[in-house]
Amino acid sequence: MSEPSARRYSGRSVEEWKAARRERLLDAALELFGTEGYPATSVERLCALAKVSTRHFYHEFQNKEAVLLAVHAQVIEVAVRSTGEALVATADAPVQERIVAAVDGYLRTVMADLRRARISFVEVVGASPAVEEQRIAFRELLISSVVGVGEVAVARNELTDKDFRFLGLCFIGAVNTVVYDWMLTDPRPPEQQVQTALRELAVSLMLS
Amino acid sequence: MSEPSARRYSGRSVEEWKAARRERLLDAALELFGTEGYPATSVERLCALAKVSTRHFYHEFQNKEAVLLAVHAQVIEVAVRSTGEALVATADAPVQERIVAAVDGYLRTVMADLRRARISFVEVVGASPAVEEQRIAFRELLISSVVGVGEVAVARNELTDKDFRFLGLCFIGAVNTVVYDWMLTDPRPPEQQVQTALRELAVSLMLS
DNA sequence: ACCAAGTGAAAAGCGGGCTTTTCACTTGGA
DNA sequence: TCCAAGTGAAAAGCCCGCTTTTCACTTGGT
Repeated sequence: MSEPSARRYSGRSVEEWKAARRERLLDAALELFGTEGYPATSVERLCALAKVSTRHFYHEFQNKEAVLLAVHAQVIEVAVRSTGEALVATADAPVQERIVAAVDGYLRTVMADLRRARISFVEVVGASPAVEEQRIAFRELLISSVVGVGEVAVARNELTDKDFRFLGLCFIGAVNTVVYDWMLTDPRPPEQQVQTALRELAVSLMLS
Repeated sequence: MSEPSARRYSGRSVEEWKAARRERLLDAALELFGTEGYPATSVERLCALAKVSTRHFYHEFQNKEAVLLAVHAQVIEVAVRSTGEALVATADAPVQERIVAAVDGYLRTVMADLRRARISFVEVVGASPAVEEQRIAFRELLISSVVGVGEVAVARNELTDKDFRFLGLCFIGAVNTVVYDWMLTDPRPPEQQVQTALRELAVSLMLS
């Protein structure tokens, strides 16, 4: 059995070098995919911005698509966490309050960084089967949250039963379109305005 | 001044040959862009399916992007016509009836051919600046219809004033997402079900 | 001092798609 | 009959991006 080499290069272990390169690549990908777009970004530019050689790039990722998947996964992760926390924190609150908390949590993370929004709403759409799969899976996760909130509220007699999956789908579509439209508007209105409008939309959809 | 040559080849004039090639190319583009996707379709395959030589392809279109723009314009045209007609036909009817007519008109055209739906909702998203511009312009046209219907109804005291532009944006986003989701569902539910649900959504959004 | 492992930079291979050009053939007016 | 214009098929040029490999250098354990 060979010991893991404890050798260090310029003070960092091999694993630390690897991790640092990976992080720089993900940062660069967020920047380039999020501003110029996935197809418009070449591996070469990605590596140049990340200060990583193409050799190391292919040690770290199987190909360019894998980077998009990884960046998208990062974006998703933040969103899932913030909405999940909002729902847990309001588990015993009235529906309306839970909806507002969840929508606010989601919108804050996605609107805080326009690059994330662009990746979520534009770049991953139809990019490739694998990316599409991840995008749909994430959407389904969000929808299941909506359904969950709805069913709990129905059980509590807070609202009548409906097709919550459909409503979730509609709301997600509305969010995508509205937020992307907001991004492109010049001058960009205050984000709070968009958040308020979408919050009210969510409430009125659920209470219909 | 030179006369336009009246020469005919195999019974067709030069212009007829040109027009026929163009139409075959647009048909092939609808098929390939609508099933395999725009990036996945090469000019070569396009020409092969259309039975047009690449030489003639570049006589007819400046490049591949121009074909996407043209196909998208065709798709748009049908949608604009059917919704416009629905609104004109119901100009004096109560709002709710106008909304239902417009939504039905739009959905029928877009859901009748899955290839059109895919091009409208997936392929043109972020494809290129020119395509994006055309897509946004069309969306703005639809939104102005929504705003128009809303303002007329307000003037008639049928409903209270609201941010109809925002509601239109939300509804379009919902339609995109719901219809694309319906497309991917297997087995695909009856389209009437989707149409009914979206119709009711439109009404409840406008009347809120 | 040695050298295995690691490093960044650069170059070369490779394929594929877009676009232009060439080719041989057909058409039908002059 | 001649030939300008048009036709489809094929090929070649071209570029660019993805991916792999080579290169010379550095690091630090032995």
